[in-house]
Amino acid sequence: MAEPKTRRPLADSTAVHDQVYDSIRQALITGKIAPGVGVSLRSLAAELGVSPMPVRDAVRRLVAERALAINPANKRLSVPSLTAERLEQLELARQWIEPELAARAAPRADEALVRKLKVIDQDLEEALRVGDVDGYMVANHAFHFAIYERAGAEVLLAMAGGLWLQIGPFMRVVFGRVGTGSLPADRHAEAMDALKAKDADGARRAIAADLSEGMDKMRAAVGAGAGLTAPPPTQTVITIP
Amino acid sequence: MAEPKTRRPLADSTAVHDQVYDSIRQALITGKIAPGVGVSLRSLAAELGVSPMPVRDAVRRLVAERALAINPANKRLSVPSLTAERLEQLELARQWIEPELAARAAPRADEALVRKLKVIDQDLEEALRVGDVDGYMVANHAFHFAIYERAGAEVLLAMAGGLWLQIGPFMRVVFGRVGTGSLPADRHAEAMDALKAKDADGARRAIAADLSEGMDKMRAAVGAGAGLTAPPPTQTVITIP
DNA sequence: GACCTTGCATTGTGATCGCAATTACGGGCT
DNA sequence: AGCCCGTAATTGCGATCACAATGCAAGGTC
Repeated sequence: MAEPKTRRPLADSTAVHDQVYDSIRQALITGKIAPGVGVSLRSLAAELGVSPMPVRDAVRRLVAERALAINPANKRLSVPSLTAERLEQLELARQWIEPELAARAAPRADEALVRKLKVIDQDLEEALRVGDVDGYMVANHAFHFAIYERAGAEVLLAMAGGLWLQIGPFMRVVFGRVGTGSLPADRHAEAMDALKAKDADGARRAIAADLSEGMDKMRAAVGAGAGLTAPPPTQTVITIP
Repeated sequence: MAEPKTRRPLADSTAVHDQVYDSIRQALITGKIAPGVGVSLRSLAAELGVSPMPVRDAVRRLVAERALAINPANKRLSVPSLTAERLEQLELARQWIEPELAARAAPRADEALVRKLKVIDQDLEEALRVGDVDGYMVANHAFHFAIYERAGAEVLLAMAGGLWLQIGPFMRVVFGRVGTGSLPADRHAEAMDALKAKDADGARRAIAADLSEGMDKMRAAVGAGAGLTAPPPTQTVITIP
């Protein structure tokens, strides 16, 4: 691991710690790392073929974003466990911020955005049909944030990103359990219509309804006692592609 | 710098990068580092008498919390400039999350909390009287978060903390310009009364009003054209006590 | 005098090493 | 067999070094 022969020019290209960040972030959002399990810097580094240093950087970011937790006594880090309290607060925050972003995006929406959303939504429905959980979650994320980015609200956008990062493991639990087929994408169509008409209030309502439906399912799954509080084992190796 | 003779036992005591984080965080909140100016890892490290490594860790956290910005081209980091857009979004987020936290804290408030708040509020008024800007801002922060912590809402509390961190530089501009005497603490008394009565809605209104007044002043100061967009010089050394 | 070029200092990034502490595991004792 | 303790491995943290790239400034050219 970590072959020093080919020195990466870095500079303009993405830094290594950013790639590591994206890898772990993807693994978290798609649920490749189960909540409650412990991870180690060196194991992640070996997994990704880099030195522990950029992994430390990436982990710092993720801890600051509450996507990873660090045991204050052990100083060992793990994926935050899924609790009903966390879910409730994350839901509340999402229900406030994401409709707001959609409403702000509406007057700035153009045809290119709607076209882009339509393509994403087709991918989403395709993933739904074949039962591709990862594909569905990636497409869903892309759909929402294609809208949110259009709001031009940097601060709110960053907050929404942090929320999704924290709620990712919940999503995986839900869709890995209930299956993806039960979540219709009707609200996405509503949202696209509202955006096309530059109807801010309509976009707000559509996103709010979309979130409600998704969160209802999550709450049901969590309430039904999904594998939430896994005992924190150590010495666990996770494969990140 | 960095004398390796006395090896810090660290372990249970706070790690160095945490102390560095707190130092920079304090410097940002109290406005010791002006917005727009550039900072460097090595200068900060020399200032604090540590190696650049823990500074990197602390800076990563702060960048993730949007308290520091990093130029994507330069990769040089600086304090985010104060723009009206940022202020507007931060105000919106604060107006939503902080009254919510206050409302959640109300039913869980006890006499010890009210006593603690009273002490903090006395310090606050003392700072106001003598014109101690730093003391005022520290006390104000302590007052609000003594309440918010009582809400028992970890996720929302962390979001509020991030918001304050981002809005700190704005506060400094306001109070360094307008002076501290013009902001009465009446709303704090209202909030304490509501908490004593476990009146959730009263606490929500009191905090909302308190925020409104403070943000009004900030918006006025920013609109009046405070030194917002400072040109980003390099090679700047900041003294952090 | 203005503009370009060259040189040096500084910066962020990553790798490697050392250290203290915790954890895991195995052998020995009761 | 069950428990306990000692040893080895693993972990996070911090320092130092190396390197590519950028920044600034002095010196040279037209």
